[in-house]
Amino acid sequence: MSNKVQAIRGTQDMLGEAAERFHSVVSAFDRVRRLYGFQRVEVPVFEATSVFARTLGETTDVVSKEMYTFEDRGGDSLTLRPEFTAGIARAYLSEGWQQHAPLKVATWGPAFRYERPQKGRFRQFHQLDAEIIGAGEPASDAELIGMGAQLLEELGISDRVELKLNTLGDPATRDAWRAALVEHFTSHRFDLSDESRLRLDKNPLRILDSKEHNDFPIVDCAPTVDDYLSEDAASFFALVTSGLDAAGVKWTRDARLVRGLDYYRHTAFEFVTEDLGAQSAVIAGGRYDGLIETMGGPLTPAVGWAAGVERLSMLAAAPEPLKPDVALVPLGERAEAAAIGIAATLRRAGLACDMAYKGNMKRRMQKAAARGARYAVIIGDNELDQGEAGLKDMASGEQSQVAIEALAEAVGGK
RNA sequence: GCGAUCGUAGCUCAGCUGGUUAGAGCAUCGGUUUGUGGUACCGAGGGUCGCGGGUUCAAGUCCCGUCGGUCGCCCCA
Repeated sequence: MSNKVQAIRGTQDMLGEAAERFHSVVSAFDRVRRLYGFQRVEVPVFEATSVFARTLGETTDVVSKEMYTFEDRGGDSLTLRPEFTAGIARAYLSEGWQQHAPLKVATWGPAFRYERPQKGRFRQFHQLDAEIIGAGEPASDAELIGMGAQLLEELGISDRVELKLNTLGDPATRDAWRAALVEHFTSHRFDLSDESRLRLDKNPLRILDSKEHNDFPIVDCAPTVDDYLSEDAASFFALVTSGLDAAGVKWTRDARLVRGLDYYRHTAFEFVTEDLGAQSAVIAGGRYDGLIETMGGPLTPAVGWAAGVERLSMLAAAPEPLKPDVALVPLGERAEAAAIGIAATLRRAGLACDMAYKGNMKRRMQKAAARGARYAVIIGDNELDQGEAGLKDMASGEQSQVAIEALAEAVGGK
């Protein structure tokens, strides 16, 4: 085992049901994204390191210890994307996509983070991503979140996932709230857990979702964002929630929900589940009006979310396995040659058709049954001479002779 | 980066307190049936017991290290 080739830690190989499950999530996303008028975009898997370092915030864990960064042969520092938003924002600027604003775009693909793998967490994982760039209206927040909700519905997992919603307010709100939190937690500094004391310097907002029981009383009496919400920020949030209500999207307020990344403003939300071990978020996002400006662009309002494909596919039901309409069972070399042509004809008629490469009749019949074929088409010398084939219904066991030209029609092809 | 736990055939696992040629089910291949599957029966192939070192007359079994999986902390999709 040990001297065999093996996959890189935190990567996955998928076959059969796992792969089908994965892909059913992606195709559901592609369906829903069209319903909401999000156009598909493609962006590179890697970018200049600065694209992520600047936008994610130098001090975040993602940047400081989780990025796959390497030098190319020209000596430039490149990084495998740890998420989509920064790359899309970069494209928005460097490709001049401002002319299309407001821009609703969707994409999906692999992302990379150097972390210890565990349930629902991988080094190469896959995200669905949706962004609305250039729209500062709360209606866009509601539409974007609604799309996530519909995706969960289509996957049949809405009852296992809950939408948690919060606002971080506008910059003035956020700054005032943050200052109040720092003051509050500093005054209780010596009662905080070690972890939270570290957060106090690095990321005080994160103390709010501490898991340490000792922190709970301090967190419970911490100032909430509502105490510092400006009039504008409050009415913005009210429009988001009323939009969700109008769309029939259920949500719960979570005043402690914050974002680890620096550029979020106003709306923050997570679709969470309790069925994924230590991981709870399956879709997470928010409004990041400050991001594009920090990349050197104009002030550009934007809102977006990302979803974990693996996490969603672990929750979703397995799709029906692929079953061929027809399995060909040729007997002898002449029949094998003829079967290749028959298979091609059936496939052109839109019928899924499979044929084992070798084996005697029994073996081929077993393969046909194992693949779940609806019909077996049996062709031997006798049949070929008469221009017919044996057509066997695998479920009922009934078998009849059918003219080879009529096969496609007989099994329901076009 | 830290912690816990596991590592025996392709897969899921058994192997008691260390004791002769390491087992089962499933899967694969072949046969019973040289043209009929989803049921049955017979048989075959396949394992340096993750790797390295140590203790012992003797190690799959005990000890140390290492690599890998899983789960958790941090953080996050």
